[in-house]
Amino acid sequence: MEPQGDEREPRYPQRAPASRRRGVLGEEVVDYVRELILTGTIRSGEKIDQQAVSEALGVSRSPIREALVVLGREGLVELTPRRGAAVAHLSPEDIIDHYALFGVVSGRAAALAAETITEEGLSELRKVHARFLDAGSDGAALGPEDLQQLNHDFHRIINLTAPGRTRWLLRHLEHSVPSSYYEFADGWNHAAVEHHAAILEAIASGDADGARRAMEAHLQASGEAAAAQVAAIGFFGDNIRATMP
Amino acid sequence: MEPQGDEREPRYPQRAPASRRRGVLGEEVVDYVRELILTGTIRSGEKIDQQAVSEALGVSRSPIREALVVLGREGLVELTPRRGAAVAHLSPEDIIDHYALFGVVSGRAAALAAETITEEGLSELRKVHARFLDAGSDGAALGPEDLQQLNHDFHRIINLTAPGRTRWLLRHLEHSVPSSYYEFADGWNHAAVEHHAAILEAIASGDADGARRAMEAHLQASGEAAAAQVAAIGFFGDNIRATMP
DNA sequence: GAAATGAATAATGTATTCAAAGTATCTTAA
DNA sequence: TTAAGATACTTTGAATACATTATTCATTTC
Repeated sequence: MEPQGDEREPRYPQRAPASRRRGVLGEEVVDYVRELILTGTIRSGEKIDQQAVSEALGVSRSPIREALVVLGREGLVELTPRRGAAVAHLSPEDIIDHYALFGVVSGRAAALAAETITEEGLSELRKVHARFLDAGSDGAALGPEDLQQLNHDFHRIINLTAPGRTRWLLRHLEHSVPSSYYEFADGWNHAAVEHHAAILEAIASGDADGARRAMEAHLQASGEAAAAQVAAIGFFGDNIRATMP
Repeated sequence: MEPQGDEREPRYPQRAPASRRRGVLGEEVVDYVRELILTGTIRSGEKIDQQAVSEALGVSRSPIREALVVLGREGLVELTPRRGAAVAHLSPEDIIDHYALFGVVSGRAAALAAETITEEGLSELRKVHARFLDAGSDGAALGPEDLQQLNHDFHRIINLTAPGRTRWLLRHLEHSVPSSYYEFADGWNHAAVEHHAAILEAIASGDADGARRAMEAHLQASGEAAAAQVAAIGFFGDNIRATMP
């Protein structure tokens, strides 16, 4: 049937050459591999074959290596000196811990927002929150994508008040772990909106410490939800081979 | 005098090939370039010539590129797609902000330590602190290196109680900015030791929130000191050319 | 039959080459 | 003299080539 030559197992889904413009190939590879990991296509501990990825994307190994270095720094990939790259071993506890970190940093941003947010910012924040409430009360025909966008906006408005380095770290924490900011993937989330309400109120009243605590609590809950969600995908590598001798 | 052939300016200090064992060349390059940046040898905004670094270390450009990607992720280097790498523009505010982040994450670790530290850990912590007090009261002939080591130990004992991801982030925050943990570079530091005392006391009495606040205050002060220290080196690129048209 | 040794194979890390984009220099016209 | 454009040079980004280290698999030995 098939020519059984030196064909390589189609381990990784082939992807169109995308943009192919010079200088950003590495970033494209990062996104590609990150998606494979976050969606559970390749499992915890599984080795990542450079040449296979290279063939799947139709680029040479140079950008692949650079991408793996990036993912290594993000903590999604483990690099062993002469043994190559493998998907990092992340436990549910790691996910929860990661969200707790996300929480303390976001908490700092929220505290700063409580002290320094402008009237415009506050009014925008209220506007976003009102749309959440609408979506919950009268079922305003908002899909999960819309809710996620609203959620993202809510946090972004708060984070914009933080200094550059803090925003930088938040950006990295956000997408180096599964399900970041995806609290609304399954539709309207009652608990999350209540958290938002508490955060908004604390910020509006200038209660920095309250805003911090509310934000930390919010992200702690998000972390538990995220851990459960990715466990359902099979992210933690609970495949058959692992339990069979 | 010198052969004026196609010699390149000796822009970067030459360094012996170090270990030359395969697989860790990239890391060595990271350390090399990071040191150039943190010591102010190359200034904020200055371009980094891949070939020059390659020649200075006697390795090819491949590991150099990977190292620059790493430093880009650390925030010490800015990568512009077709224009190469340059030392990141870090302002004093960025340094202070970075330490504040370091503070909230270390604060989380301290809070966890207050709740979960073992008797052994606590006793070790007391031991380290006692040596600090000795060094201050009777001038126990401790050099800056010893003090820095003690300081490092103090924080390490606390951080060991934190979960893996938190330790991972602390590690990265620690050495991606100048003067981390170098509060004792100029000898015994009265304020820092007082901070340590407050942190120790809060942890010993199981006061998680107090430990968190004490640690945050400690690192905030460290950040201001670090910013002043690196400014003195000329880290922020206040060279003559920048002020001359 | 299991463990160990060694060759064959495959994959990684590094070097080198090549093409594309950027930068600088020189020329020419206003 | 200055500004604009063309040309030469430099540097980056990606591809390829090569050397070294892992891994696999067959063979041998206990």
